[in-house]
Amino acid sequence: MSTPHAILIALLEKPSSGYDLARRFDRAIGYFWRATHQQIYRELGRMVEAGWVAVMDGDALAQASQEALPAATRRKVYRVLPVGRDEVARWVRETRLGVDDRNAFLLKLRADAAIGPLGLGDELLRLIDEHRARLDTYREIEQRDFAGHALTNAQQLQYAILRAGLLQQQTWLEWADGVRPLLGLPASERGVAN
Amino acid sequence: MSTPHAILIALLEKPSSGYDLARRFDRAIGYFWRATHQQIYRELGRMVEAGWVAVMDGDALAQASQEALPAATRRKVYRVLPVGRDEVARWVRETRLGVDDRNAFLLKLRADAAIGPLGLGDELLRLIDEHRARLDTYREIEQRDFAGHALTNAQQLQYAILRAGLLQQQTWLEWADGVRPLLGLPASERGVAN
DNA sequence: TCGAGCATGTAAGTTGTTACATGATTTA
DNA sequence: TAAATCATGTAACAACTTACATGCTCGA
Repeated sequence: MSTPHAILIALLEKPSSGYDLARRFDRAIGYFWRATHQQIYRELGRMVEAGWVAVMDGDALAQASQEALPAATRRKVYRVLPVGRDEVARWVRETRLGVDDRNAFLLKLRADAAIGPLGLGDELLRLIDEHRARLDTYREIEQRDFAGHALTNAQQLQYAILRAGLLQQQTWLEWADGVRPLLGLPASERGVAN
Repeated sequence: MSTPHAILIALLEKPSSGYDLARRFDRAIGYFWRATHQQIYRELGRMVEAGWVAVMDGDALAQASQEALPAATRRKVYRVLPVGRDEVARWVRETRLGVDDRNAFLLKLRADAAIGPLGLGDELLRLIDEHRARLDTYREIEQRDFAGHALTNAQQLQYAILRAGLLQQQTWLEWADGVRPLLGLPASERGVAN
């Protein structure tokens, strides 16, 4: 639905190649919006046609930067044109978001309630590990980027985005702790505090 | 991805017509899994072909129940066959879930940080209302279905599903409260406690 | 020189969305 | 009898997923 806009926003923050974008969507951006390289290349193609972004290939890049680059490669760097920037502003203004939260694990719990027990304990433990790992990552980013100095307005917004992730993981882990006994697992050592 | 299984689970809980399912997905089930009537009818058709569910039309229903029904209508009631039940169990066992959380509002915040301000205050207020309304709904369900009496194992699982929703809404509202000043909104009266 | 990672794409199939379409039943 | 709601579908398109496919570059 909003994948092209997710890509535009990523490019506004920093012009990138399709490959770079794919990696960025595997990291920071991917924490709240996922996109595969196939989606990315397809959308980049469409957005070039639509005139939202422009592409600079290896030769153009070599010309643009004074220094001679290490031979023109196939690498294409995309940047957002004014029309694309306007499109982002339009999308932000005009799209009415709803409360949207698909959760397949809750679906599984519901199946367990209906025809269980189905042995969901292992998966709960695996998900706890994953959420804990992500929480740790968020905390590292917090320390690295937002600790101990004054923040600009844009940085405060970025911090708010990170806090959304932090809170979400913490809340999920607390909740999961209460689910453990319902799936036949022992209670965790000293609460979730970790 | 898991829409057919969401439908199977709903049918396991209670055999229903396509229309009934659509309404159930607009209410309780829809709080963590959405499906439109078009998806539902398509999947029901596929699952009948696959032998996962069976359909009883008006005539068959009239025969099955002793009492004479108010004339055979077009209404078709679907129920899960043993094969479908096995398929649910298989899906629960074999599907490895990940941490999945697309959040278009965070995307918008990121756009605001990059090229803002884009006037996101109104949308934040609207979302706060929506989340608050949903929180109220959850609390009503909690009082109605889970208050003041012992719960069976299945009920405890259903309560855990509800608690996931409750916590999610509360956490989101707390977070949103901290975002208000960043979007030029006044702080809320006495915190989020409501 | 070989393997890992860089870099860009196509193809096919499944899901999800939006719009269109029809007719029956119930209630005011 | 008209409107609202019940009830079931089709069609077209857009988005997403999975698998396939190719070739370059850089460091060990």
